[in-house]
Amino acid sequence: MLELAILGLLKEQELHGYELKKRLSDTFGPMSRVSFGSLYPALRRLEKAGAVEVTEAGPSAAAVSIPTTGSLSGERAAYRARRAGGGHDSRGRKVYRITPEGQALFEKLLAAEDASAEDDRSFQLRLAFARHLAADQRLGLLERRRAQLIERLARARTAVRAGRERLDSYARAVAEHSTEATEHDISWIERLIEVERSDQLERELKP
Amino acid sequence: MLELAILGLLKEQELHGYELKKRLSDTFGPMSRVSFGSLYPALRRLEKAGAVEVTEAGPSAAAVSIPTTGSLSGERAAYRARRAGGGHDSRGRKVYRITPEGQALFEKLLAAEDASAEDDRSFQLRLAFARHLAADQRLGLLERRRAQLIERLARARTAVRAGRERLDSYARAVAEHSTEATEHDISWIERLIEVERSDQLERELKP
DNA sequence: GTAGACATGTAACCAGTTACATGATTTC
DNA sequence: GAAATCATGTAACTGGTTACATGTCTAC
Repeated sequence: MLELAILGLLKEQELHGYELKKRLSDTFGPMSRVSFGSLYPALRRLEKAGAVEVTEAGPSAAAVSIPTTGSLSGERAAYRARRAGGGHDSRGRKVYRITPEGQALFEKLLAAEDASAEDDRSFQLRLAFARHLAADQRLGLLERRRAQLIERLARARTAVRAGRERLDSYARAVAEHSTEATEHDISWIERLIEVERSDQLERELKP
Repeated sequence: MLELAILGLLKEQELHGYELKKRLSDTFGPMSRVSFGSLYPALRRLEKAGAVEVTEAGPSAAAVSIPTTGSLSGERAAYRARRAGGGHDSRGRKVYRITPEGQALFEKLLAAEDASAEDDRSFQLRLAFARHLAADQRLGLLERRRAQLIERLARARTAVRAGRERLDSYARAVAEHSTEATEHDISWIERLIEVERSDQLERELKP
């Protein structure tokens, strides 16, 4: 999960760990509170696996565009970085870049139809990266999600019905609210499916 | 979390592990997919800690009320169970009962104001057990939750605004949907707070 | 007598967490 | 030169998971 998020961000831009965490925190709901304690080990794992690499050859265009402050001294840091040897720039930063193997891994993680693994968080993350999927994979993702939510709804409704007498008002309120939330989610997914289908139709009509 | 759920259920009724899991699965959304692999070790931990105990002395009224099938042979099983020595009845079931220490632990876990630990799941679970809290603790729980959601909403909105250009339509859809879901949650919480306050007022007026 | 549900348990693993340690850079 | 922030990393732990092993009871 975390690795998918990392690869997805690095796909767009080279980044160092600290910055990566910031993006994760304030862009991705589901990943919004990853800690450094999981981020850095994840980066090492990915590096070991050959999915990402540290940009050695000094600052590329992308790397330069990350100066922490907008200050002029960013220039100086960039010069120093050019000299730096083993993966750390003068500030101790390690800027990561995705490799072709990483691209492949990203696609594999994103497409994995491991329905069991599809908890709420991982679904959100995958959908956020859905533009990297083929149209039919995207539809598949949405439809599997819909099926899952519909099943959840059915079970939740059974529970609400069964618990109408047995549960006190608090437990009932929780059960009812989560039923509603699921219904809401389903209708959202269905809107998205509609959009996908009409996009697909459009593509078919004017090739 | 799991232990809180277990204690909460045992508070109402003696149960054996398998049955406990069924209740968990179809009553509690957040705990709906705990596995036996976590349930049984949790029961052992609780037993070791003295929070629960196996009902040794043969079937009490509560234990008898759990026959798996409604069949008449439940009677026979009950007799056999009376003879069973070390905590297992003839079917191999171990029926657990909460102890006074367990009651205390339950209250501690339920009241824990460890705001950091208050992820969505644990909030739902605590609210479901809220009737075991004092009125002011209940209000505290709800208000902390509200504050948390409001903060989340603020960050989500910032993200949506910041990402309006940067994010593609899928990522944007995810961000917008989760913003909406958070708003929905907040208004739900606020209704619950309203109810709490008016209940409190009522209690003050006619003592 | 066998299929299927009931029932408990263990071992290996997983994806994260917290707390800690270290040090560079910037800003005042 | 002190404080704040940036930046990386490790160790111990947590709260679960899956897969496996084992056995009982019921219904047909």
